[in-house]
Amino acid sequence: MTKVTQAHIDARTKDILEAAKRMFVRKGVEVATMQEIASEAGLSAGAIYRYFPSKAHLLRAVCGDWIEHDRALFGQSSVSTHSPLEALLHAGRIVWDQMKSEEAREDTILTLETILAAVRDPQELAADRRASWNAAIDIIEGFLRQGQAAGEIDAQLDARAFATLLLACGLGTRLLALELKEDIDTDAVFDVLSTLAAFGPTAPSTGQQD
Amino acid sequence: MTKVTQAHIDARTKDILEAAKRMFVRKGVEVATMQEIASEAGLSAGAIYRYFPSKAHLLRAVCGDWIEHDRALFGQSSVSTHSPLEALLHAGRIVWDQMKSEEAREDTILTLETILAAVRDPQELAADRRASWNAAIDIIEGFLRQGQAAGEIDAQLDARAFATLLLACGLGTRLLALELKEDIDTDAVFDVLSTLAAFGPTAPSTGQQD
Amino acid sequence: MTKVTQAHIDARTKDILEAAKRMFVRKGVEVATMQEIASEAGLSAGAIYRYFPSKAHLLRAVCGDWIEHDRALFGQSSVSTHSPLEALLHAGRIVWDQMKSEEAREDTILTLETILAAVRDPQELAADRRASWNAAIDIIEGFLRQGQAAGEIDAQLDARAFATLLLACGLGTRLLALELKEDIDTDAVFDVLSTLAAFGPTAPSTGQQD
Amino acid sequence: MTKVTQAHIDARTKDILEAAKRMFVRKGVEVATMQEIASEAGLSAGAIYRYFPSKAHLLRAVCGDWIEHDRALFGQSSVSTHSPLEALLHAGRIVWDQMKSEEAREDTILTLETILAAVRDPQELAADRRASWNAAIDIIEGFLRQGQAAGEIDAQLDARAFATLLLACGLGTRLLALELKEDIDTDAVFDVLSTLAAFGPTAPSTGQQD
DNA sequence: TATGAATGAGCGTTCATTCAT
DNA sequence: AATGAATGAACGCTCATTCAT
Repeated sequence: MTKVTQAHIDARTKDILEAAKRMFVRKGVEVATMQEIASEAGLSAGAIYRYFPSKAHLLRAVCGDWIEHDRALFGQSSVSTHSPLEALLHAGRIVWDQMKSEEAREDTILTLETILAAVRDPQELAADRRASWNAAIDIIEGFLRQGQAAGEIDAQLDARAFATLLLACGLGTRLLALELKEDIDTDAVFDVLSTLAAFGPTAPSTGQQD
Repeated sequence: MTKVTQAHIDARTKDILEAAKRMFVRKGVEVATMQEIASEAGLSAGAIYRYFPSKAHLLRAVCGDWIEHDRALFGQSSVSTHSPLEALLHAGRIVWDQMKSEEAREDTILTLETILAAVRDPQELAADRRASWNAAIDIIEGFLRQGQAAGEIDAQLDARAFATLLLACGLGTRLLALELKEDIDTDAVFDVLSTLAAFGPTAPSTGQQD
Repeated sequence: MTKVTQAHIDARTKDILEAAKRMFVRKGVEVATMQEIASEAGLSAGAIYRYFPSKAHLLRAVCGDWIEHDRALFGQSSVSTHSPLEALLHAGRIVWDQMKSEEAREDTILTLETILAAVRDPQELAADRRASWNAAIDIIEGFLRQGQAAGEIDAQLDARAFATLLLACGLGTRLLALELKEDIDTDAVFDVLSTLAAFGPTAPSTGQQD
Repeated sequence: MTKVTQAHIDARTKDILEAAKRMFVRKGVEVATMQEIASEAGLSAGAIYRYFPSKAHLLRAVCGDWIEHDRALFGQSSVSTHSPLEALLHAGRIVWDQMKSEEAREDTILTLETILAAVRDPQELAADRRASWNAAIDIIEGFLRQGQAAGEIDAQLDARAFATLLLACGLGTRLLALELKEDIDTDAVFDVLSTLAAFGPTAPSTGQQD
C-alpha cells in the first residue's frame, strides 16, 4: 500500500552501494564506518540496515558489484569488427585509457580492497573472484586463439598463459600507476606491450623461439 | 648500569616488526590489535609503546621495512656475470620462483596492505614507495639498455617503459597468483613473458629458460 | 462515515494485548520488540501506536489485563453449593489442575513479568496489584470464616493469615512447578496441603480429595 | 610481576557481581546497562570485560552466585540441637525473619529475575536451579522424616511433598510480601503455617485422614 | 486508518593508549 | 624496562517511535 516502489528501494540500494564504494576507497574497508556510509548515501545511521543486514554483507555486495564491473569492462571489448589482434589492441586501449581517467585511482584502490576482502573471506567471495578472473582470461584467450589461427599471433605461444600475462600486465600497470602517479608513462608502456605482443608474424621474420 | 644494550633494543624492535608483519598479513592492518602484535612478539601490551609510539608509527615502520625488502630483492639480481638479457631472465626467474614459495601469498598480501597504507598516508610513505619503485625500474632499465647496446634487445623499444612493463608483469602475476591459486600456471606465464621480451631481431635461438 | 466500529477497535486492541502477552512470555518484556508484537497481532509496526501510545503503556495494559485474569480465576470458585471447606478444596483443585495445563508455564512467566513490572512502576500498577491480591485473600478469608463458623476449620486460626498462606502456597507451588518441571509432584503437594488445611478438631473423615 | 594480586582480582570480581546484582534488582536485567554496572562497581565501561566476557556471562555468574546464596540459607538451619520439629520451626523462623529485613525486597526481586533468566537459558542455568531446589527439598524432607520417626509429625504424610509444600509456602509468602508490603502480616502467616504443620500428633488426637 | 521506511539515541563491546606498580 | 589493569572514545547494530504516503 505504500508509495515506496521497488524502483525506489533499488535506487536506495544502489545509493548505499555507491556510497560504500566511495568510503571504502577513501578510508579503507575497516576504517569506513556504517555511519559515514549512511551519511554519504543520504541516510541515517540505522536506515542502512534495512538494505544490508550487516557491514560484512554490505562489503560482500560491494565486492560482488565490483566483480560485475570488471567483467563488464571485458565484455564491451568483444564488440569488434576488426581482426582479432586489432580487437585485442582496441580492448587494451580501453583498459589503458581508463587508467588515466579521474576514477582510475579509486577503481584500483577498490580492486585492492576487494582482493584483500576476498583473502579474508575464503568462502563465496574468493570463489566468485576466481571465476571472474578465469572468465576474463577465457575471453582474452579466445581472441588470442583467433589471432593465432589468423596467423596474426605466434602460434607457438601458450594462449592461456599469454592471456594471463596480458591480464597481469594490465593489473600490474594499474597498480604502478596508482603509486607512481605522474612518474609513469602508461602510454609508453602500452606501446611496448603492444609491440611485444604483436611482434611475431608482424616482425621481419623467423623468431625461432621454442 | 643499564644492562639493556642497543643490540637488545634493536632485536626487540625487529621482533615487533616481524610480529606486526605477520599479524597485518593474517588479519589485516586494522583488524590486527596492538595486543595481538605484542603477544606475537613476546611482549606485554604496554611494552610495544617503548619501541613505537603508536600503531600508525608501527605500520609506517612495517611499510618502510617492506620497501627495503622489495628493494633488496632486485639488488640481489644485479650480481650477475651473464649477458644483460640472461641477467634479466635470471632475475625474473628469482621473482617468479618466489611466487610459488610458501610465503609468496603472505608477501603479496603485505604488499597490498602497504600500498593501501601509502595511499592513505600521502606524506613520506608514498614518496618512499615511489622512490623505491623508480629505483627498481632504474635497475631493470639499466639491464635493458645494456641489452639493447649489446643487440640482445630491440633498440627501438622505450627502455624505461619496457622496464616498467616488466615490473608490472611481475606485480600483476603475483596478484593473480594470490587470487587464482592453483588455477594459474605461473611458469607458463613466465615462458610467454620471456619469449616476448627476448624477441626482436636478435632473439637467441635458445628460448630455453632454466 | 467511519466504517471502523468500536467493536473493531476493541477487537484489535485485544489482538494486540494477546500478542504482547505471547511475546512478553516468549522473549521477555524488554527483549520483545514492538515490531514483533505488531506482527504477531497481524499489524504493521506503526499501527500499534494508534491503540497504545508507547510500549510502557502496552505493558501496563497487559499487566492490568493479567490482574483481571487472575481475579477471574478466584471469582469462578465462589459459585459453590457445597460446604465452605469443600468449596475451598474445589477452588484449590481448579488452581492446581491449571498448573498441569499447557499454558501454566506461560501464565506463571507472565505473572512474574507482571510482578517485576509492578515493582518498577510504583504508581498505579503496584496499587492495582495490591488491591487484586487483597481481593483474592478476602474471598478465601470469607470461605475460611464460613468454615470456622460451620466448625469445619479450627476457629483458633487467624482467618486472614490462613487465607494469605493458602494463596502463598498456590503461588509458590506454581513457581516451583515452573522450575522443577517433572521433578515435582503437584498432586502430592496438594494432598498434603488439603490434609493439613482441613485438619483441626473437626476434620471430616473423608480426606478423599477428588 | 604486577602488584595486582589474585586477591585483588577476586575482590574486583566480587565488586562487579555485587554491583550487577544491585543494578539487576533496581532496573531489571535487560534494562540495566553494562555502563551502569561498571560505574556502580567503580570501574570504567570497558574494564568490566576483563572480568566477564559479556553481559550474558555476567548474568550467568550472578545467577550462579544467587543459587549459592539460597543454598547457604538452608545450610545454616541444619545446625540444630533441638528436636527435628523444633529445628524446622527454627529454620522457618530464619527464613521468615529475613522477609522483614531491609534486603528482603531486593532478594526476592533478584530471585524472580533469576527464575526468568533460567526460563530463557534452558541450558546449564535451569539445570543448576533444579538441582538447587531439589537439594533444598532434600534437606527439609530429611528433617520431616526425622520428625515423623520421632512421632512429632504425622507419619501418613508424603514427606517429599510436604517438604515441597513448605518450600512453596516460603517462596509464595516472599512473593506476596514483595507485593503487599505492609498489607501482609508475615508473622501471623508463619504462626498459621507452624500450627498446621505441627498439628497432627500435637493435637488432641486421631485425625483419621487417608 | 494503515503502512513501513526513516530516524537517532543508546546499547554491548572493542581496543589504542596510559600509567601505577 | 616491563607489566597488564584501566580508561574512554568509538564502533556496529537495535528498536521505540514518527510521519509521509
